[in-house]
Amino acid sequence: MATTRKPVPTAPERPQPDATRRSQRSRRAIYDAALALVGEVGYPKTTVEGIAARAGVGKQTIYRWWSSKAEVLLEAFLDLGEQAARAQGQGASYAIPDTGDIAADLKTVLRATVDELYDPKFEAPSRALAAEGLVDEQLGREFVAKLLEPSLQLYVDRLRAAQAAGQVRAEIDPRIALELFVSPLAQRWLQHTGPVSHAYTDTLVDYALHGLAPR
Amino acid sequence: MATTRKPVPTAPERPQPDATRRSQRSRRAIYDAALALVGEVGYPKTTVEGIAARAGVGKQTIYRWWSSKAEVLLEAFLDLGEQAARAQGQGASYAIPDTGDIAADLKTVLRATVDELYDPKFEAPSRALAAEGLVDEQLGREFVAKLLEPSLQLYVDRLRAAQAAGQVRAEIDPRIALELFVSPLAQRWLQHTGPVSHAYTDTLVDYALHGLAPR
Amino acid sequence: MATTRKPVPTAPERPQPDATRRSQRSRRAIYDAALALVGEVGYPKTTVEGIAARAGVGKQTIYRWWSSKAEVLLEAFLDLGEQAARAQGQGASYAIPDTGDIAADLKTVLRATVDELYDPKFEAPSRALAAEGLVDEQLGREFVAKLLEPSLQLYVDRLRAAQAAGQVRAEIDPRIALELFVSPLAQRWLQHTGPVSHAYTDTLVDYALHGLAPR
Amino acid sequence: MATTRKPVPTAPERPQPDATRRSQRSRRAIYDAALALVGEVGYPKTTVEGIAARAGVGKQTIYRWWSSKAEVLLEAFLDLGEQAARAQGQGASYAIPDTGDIAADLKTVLRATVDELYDPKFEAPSRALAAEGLVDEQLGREFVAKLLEPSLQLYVDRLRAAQAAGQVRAEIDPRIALELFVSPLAQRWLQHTGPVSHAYTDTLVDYALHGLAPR
DNA sequence: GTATAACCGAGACGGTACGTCTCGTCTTGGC
DNA sequence: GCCAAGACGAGACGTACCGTCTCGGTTATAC
Repeated sequence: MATTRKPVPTAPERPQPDATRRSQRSRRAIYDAALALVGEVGYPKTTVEGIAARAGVGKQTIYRWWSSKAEVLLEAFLDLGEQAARAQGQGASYAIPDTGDIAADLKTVLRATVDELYDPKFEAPSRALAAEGLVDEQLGREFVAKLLEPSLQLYVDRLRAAQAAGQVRAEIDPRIALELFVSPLAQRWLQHTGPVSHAYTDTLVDYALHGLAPR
Repeated sequence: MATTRKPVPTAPERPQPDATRRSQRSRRAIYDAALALVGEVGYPKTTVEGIAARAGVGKQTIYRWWSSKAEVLLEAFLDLGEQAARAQGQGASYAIPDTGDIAADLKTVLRATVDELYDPKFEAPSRALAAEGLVDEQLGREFVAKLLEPSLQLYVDRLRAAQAAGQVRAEIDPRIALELFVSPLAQRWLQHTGPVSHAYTDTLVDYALHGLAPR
Repeated sequence: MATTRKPVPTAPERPQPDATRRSQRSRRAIYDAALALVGEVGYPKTTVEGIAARAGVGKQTIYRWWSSKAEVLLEAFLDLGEQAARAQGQGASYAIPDTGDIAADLKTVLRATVDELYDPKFEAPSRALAAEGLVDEQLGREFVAKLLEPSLQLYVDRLRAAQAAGQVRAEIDPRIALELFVSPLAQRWLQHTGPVSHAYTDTLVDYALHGLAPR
Repeated sequence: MATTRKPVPTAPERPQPDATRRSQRSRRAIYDAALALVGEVGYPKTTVEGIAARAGVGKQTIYRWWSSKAEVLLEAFLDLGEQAARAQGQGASYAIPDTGDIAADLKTVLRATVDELYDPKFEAPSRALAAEGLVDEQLGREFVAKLLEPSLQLYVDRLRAAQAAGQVRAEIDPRIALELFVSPLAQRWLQHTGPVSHAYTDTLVDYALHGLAPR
């Protein structure tokens, strides 16, 4: 959620044409244009035609390499994440800290996530991709596999470490457990079902770790 | 989530024209056409023109009373819920049971919710509305206020009863607590981030009630 | 050739849509734009899109009523002819004179035809239509039927009168005879196979009437 | 009209590149592809890309040696004529016979011309070239100079012989005279303004030689 | 015998126009 | 004045070609 990791090997998705001859200049211009337009006019008013015009590129150059504006945006967004990761230092950039205190570590990373969710560079594209993914299952699965799951895996890892340290019960399934605090945050942000604050995510962590029932 | 309640008083949203002369016949035909088309061809390929044609109605009759296909679908879906509720008996239809055992009651209602989520009559429209709501904030708020919040309020009520019965700690905020099991389910369903089963929701309830940390 | 006659009854060619609701304003604007563009940039660079833009009209309004730019231009040109005819007085406007001297009358009308062929308002569109008609047989037949044949019929009539007056042999087929002077003129003009002058058309009439062989 | 003569010296039209290194294999393949495509799908649907693909040739190889598909087709058609001429024997192949009877000789050659006009190998390309020439004046002049005039010159020669023999009046201009029978045929064929038969061309010759007026 | 220049096949590229589709507005005639 | 019908201006869709521009590869002289 708060992460995108290393140089994901740039999957060769739509490779009918000769990818070695591909213009990297155009590819970057298209990414930039797509992200800029989604930020400026919103996803629905962003058109393939508009992206092409803004990028100074023929429409066919877009259709040659992608099948829809959603695919373009997804790749542009992935690329943005990779760039950000690379800019920030080694690949380990966004990993969840392990200070030995699982509660504190989760609170830290969730607070960072909240901040990122409202970073204007990220908000519009990720909302748009999430929305498109709900209705276009193929895209949705791609979105989940490439963006969501890698981030969630970090929580799985951190929770396993906590289990090893005796801070989380051994019989807990970490893949489900992480949803107790990640999903509520995701829903509030996506659907505006409630305010999203650091206090809120702290509470989520507390509730999730210690449960609702009296001890 | 698993509920839609009473005869929501048919909000008079777009009141320029004279509502008293409105053709109920056309209104119903539009609802039916919208739901049918979303089910058959999917939301993106459902068009206002298509709805009008299928309903045997002029396009203006749609634009006179609604501002977008999303609004039409939202109202059609609300109406569908009302009909279902009315068909099923009294208004209390979908309320959460209170057998005195909060864990059992939550498991029961979440299992029912899972079944409903995959009811073909409901899935396509509610996915579509959720998706549209992510990107169109105004619609999103309407969607949440009219469909989501009423359902969530039932959980709030049930959790408060559990607090009164000493099954949930008193200092817990029920509005946040309910998200521990509702949001993960919502996310798995919406984003296909994992399998959705009765076993899964049972686990969510157990984790949420008793926490992840050892006691 | 030198003529376009009366209010040809405006054939209802492509009548799927409801012609009674048709916007006359748009129709006229399209005619004007088509003729202007063909005159200004030439037929090949005239595009449906350009006509629509110039006419302040949606492209669909063109495609609703015509099947190609050639059809638009043909109708626009026919309309231009009708207007010209109407402006000039009664319907009899362009008929071939009958002074009793067939040679003089033909020379008169062919000289007028030459002048018209090089009238800039007429030249570009009629060249373009003729060219398109060579290759698109359907259009070609329409072009001939609506523009060419009505004009040629005037020659037939005049030649028959000449036969009655004993100035042309009775066994001559007027439909073929007229081609002796009309076709050479048409070919020179269309294909630039030679200079087109009043002297030239006078010569054609003389040759055609008296033949090449010695008497 | 019914003729194409000798090894027209392969005009060095577009001589930027080094013609000595030119691939004759490609040139022939391009000719073949162009003629085949025009025959199969018609001139407007014949594209440079299509010709290149069919010829197994890069597009640049076409653009290197020609400036338009019309130029390609013109050259291909000229080449076809040369080949036909060469196949048929000496260069004199299509010359107009001189039996001493000008009427008979003209009838003979016009009948042959009619047959050739409807030879499927020739019809599509020559129509297309004629059409393109109407609108593209530069091409039109090339078409006339390379294809039409050489044929017409044969008529001039034959008519001069007839004048010497006293079968045609001395003061007749042969270049105009030949149009009396050639142009009507051309127009009927090109514009479908009437049936084209041997009887028709015979009639043309009779009318042209002896005139329409009584003797 | 190698260098070096060119044509060549291939096809990506920035563009333009195509003909279709849908939008949201407007207009007409019937009830 | 609502309604069915649907024409209208607008403009994006995805496709097809345009003519230009690399990119190896293959000749084919010129050193």
